[in-house]
Amino acid sequence: MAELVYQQIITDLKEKIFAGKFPDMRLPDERTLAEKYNVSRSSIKRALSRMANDGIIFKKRGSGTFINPLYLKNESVFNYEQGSNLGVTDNFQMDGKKPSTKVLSFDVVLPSKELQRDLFLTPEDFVYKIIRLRSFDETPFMIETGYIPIKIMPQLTRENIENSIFNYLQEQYNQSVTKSFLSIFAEPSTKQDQELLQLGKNEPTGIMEGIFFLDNGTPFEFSHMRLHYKYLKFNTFVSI
Amino acid sequence: MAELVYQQIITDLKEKIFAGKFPDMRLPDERTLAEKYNVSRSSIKRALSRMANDGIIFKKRGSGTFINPLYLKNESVFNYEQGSNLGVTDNFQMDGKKPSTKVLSFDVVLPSKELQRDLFLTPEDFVYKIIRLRSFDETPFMIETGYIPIKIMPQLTRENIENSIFNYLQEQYNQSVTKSFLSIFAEPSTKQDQELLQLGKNEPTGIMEGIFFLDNGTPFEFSHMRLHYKYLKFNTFVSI
DNA sequence: TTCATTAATTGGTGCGTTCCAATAAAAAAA
DNA sequence: TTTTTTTATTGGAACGCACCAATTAATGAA
Repeated sequence: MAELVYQQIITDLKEKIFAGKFPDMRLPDERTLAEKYNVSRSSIKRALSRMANDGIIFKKRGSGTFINPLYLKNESVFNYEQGSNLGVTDNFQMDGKKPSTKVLSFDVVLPSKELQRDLFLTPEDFVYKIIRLRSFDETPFMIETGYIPIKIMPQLTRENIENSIFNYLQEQYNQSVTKSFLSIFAEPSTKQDQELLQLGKNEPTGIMEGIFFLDNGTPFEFSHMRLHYKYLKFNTFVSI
Repeated sequence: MAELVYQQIITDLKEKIFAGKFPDMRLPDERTLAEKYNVSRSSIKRALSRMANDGIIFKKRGSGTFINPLYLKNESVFNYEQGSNLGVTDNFQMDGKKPSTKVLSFDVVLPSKELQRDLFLTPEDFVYKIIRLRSFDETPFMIETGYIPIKIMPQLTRENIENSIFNYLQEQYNQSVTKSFLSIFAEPSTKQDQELLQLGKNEPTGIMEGIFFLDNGTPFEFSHMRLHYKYLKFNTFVSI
């Protein structure tokens, strides 16, 4: 595999952290680590930076590098945070329950002003409008409305969108979606929400909407996702 | 001020991006930038990495560095994302409306099992339990329940918590809170929510809860925040 | 003992170099 | 023309060095 050096170090440090090899909740200093691993301090710094970014450790100049106690006790949450949040159904694995998708509608329309802005379109650029209902084992949990410029995927068919669009994008165009700008909020459920998501009248709808980007920065899709409130729990590590 | 080199470059590039100096939505390559700014490629890389992390640009190896079109059209959202999300009232500036805080209760209690885990306490470590109602110009928008170990702030008084605890922490102990692990979700509003936040029966409560850390990684506070749903909009840039 | 000063520790910044891997453009072959 | 191969471009990884800045520990003065 020829693993990257800093990646190896991250993996090894994570293991050691979990094995309790640092009982004082503190990592050796960077220079010592460089010696121990027989790598340059730069590589250590890169590894530690990534880990700090993921919230696994805290670095404090002049003082040292410390382990986030939460990471020790709560690995699952961190794993969730790292690998997920994007694509939702594609990444969700709900206790082995089978995800399924039902296409509610599939049209080609002209973009609204807002959509033109978000996806960088001219008023004449047609977009697919795709509404899908997603379920786990017959339990619907999300209504997803997606808008994709047809110029990006001219050949999209109804069959394609019954599975993962991201997978189709990967296979057909060898491109992937790795970034998105999301807003998370909630609203009272509408009648349609209540019917499709099996919600009570005073139960809310969780909303996650935003723009998904291709690797080169091209806005690929605007997505508006209405979730059963019990299925929307967004975990994030915030630094300021 | 003796600004940092990479920080200067970030500032300058941002300006140029907004001034439309890169009409092809593409930055010069790293080596050229290094020449232009008369700095090393390493410094350019550092600057670009930060910007990519903030979602301002996209880097693609072999291809180049591209401007996030959303950043151009929507700076406000990005600024919100960068400087906020933490501390809420401390950073919120709601159209010049004055924020205020009302202390609903202030007790010292023993921590629950869950709290012991989250804040790394023994069953005998007492914690402050602080419930506050926060408003903008007489309009309440958040009920905040916070738990802080007394061993971290032995001298906390009711007066202190009527303003910002984070400010008090800064002034008294010269420590700051720059990281947090948060969960965002929603629930139907309780009777108490409806009363305090002036919510209708079928209007939901937005919930933001999690742990705030000191710079050295010490868990400082567990906070459970119940917001009027219209005030909870969490923007985030996600990479996988 | 207490407080101020000094020294050692530790992560941050910046420069420079070498090589690699993914992509895109150009050239060659079919 | 179309496809394949080669070449150039571009960001990524890794190494190493020198110095800076915040913190902590050790030392000395009051």
